[in-house]
Amino acid sequence: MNIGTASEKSGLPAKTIRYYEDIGLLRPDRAGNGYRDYSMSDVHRLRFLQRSRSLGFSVEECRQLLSLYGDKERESADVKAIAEIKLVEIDRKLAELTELRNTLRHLVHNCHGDDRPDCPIIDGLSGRATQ
Amino acid sequence: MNIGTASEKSGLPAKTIRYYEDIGLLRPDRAGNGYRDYSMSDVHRLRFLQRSRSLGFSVEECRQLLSLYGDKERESADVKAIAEIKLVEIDRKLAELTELRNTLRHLVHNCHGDDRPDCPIIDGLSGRATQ
DNA sequence: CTTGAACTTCCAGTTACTGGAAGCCTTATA
DNA sequence: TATAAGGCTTCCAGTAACTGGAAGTTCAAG
Repeated sequence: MNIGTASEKSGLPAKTIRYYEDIGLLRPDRAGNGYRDYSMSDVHRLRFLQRSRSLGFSVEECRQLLSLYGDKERESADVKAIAEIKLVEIDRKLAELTELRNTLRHLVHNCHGDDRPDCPIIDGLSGRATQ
Repeated sequence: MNIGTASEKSGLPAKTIRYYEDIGLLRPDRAGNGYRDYSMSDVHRLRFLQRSRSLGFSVEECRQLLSLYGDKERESADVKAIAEIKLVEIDRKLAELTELRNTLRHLVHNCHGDDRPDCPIIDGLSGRATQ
């Protein structure tokens, strides 16, 4: 499929898809006319990139995560080690997101919407400070 | 407190803290010697910035979120509207993170660590493709 | 009183895109 | 079949959000 279709299916702009190719995150085929030709597997990689980038992982982290299933040379022990490190990070992100959501929920539900609310939400928004 | 302490407490590099000041995300006092002087409230803002940036929100989104409790002029109805939009986004991020975690968990627990695993995890890593 | 760490500003470099120009390819309509 | 619109190509420049380093000031310890 052409880059436009891959863009739709992955949720990434065509520009970004070309950029990801430049930096070696995928290598789509080329059709006879010089157009890039994306497989469903390429689209899977792109969707994965879209998600993990939007969740705050760097491109290099995404490259590592992609290698978890893409790199046939890599030992499974390595895969496991990388995955475990990322799991800790993901759990932290999950906790933080959950807290942020609770704070905003509080703001939306408890503060009436007709006047300036006066809730002690700063702690929630900023996380309990270490001191 | 000095920028070094604020950096420790917020988890942000001093460089980044100065940058956030440059773009108007906070305005710490200045001590007599010209050093920046951060209050606990500044640290709260910084911690909040650290978290929300690491969760994939842009600086401009962070600015909006900060305005939820920082801008006394803003109508509460506005606050509520912004918070509700962000809530939807946060819920989506939560779902995606949870899926990513499950996939990695599967990888870690089911794929023994001594040989190349052969699990059909591509769907999980990339999210069920729309087609 | 000096030495080193932490602070200041300023400017340049990096990462991860993003926009725009110039031109080729494809498809729909006259 | 012509032609116009739209999608594709490469390339180069610009932006967002930092990040590193130089050059100088201030502070705290010895």
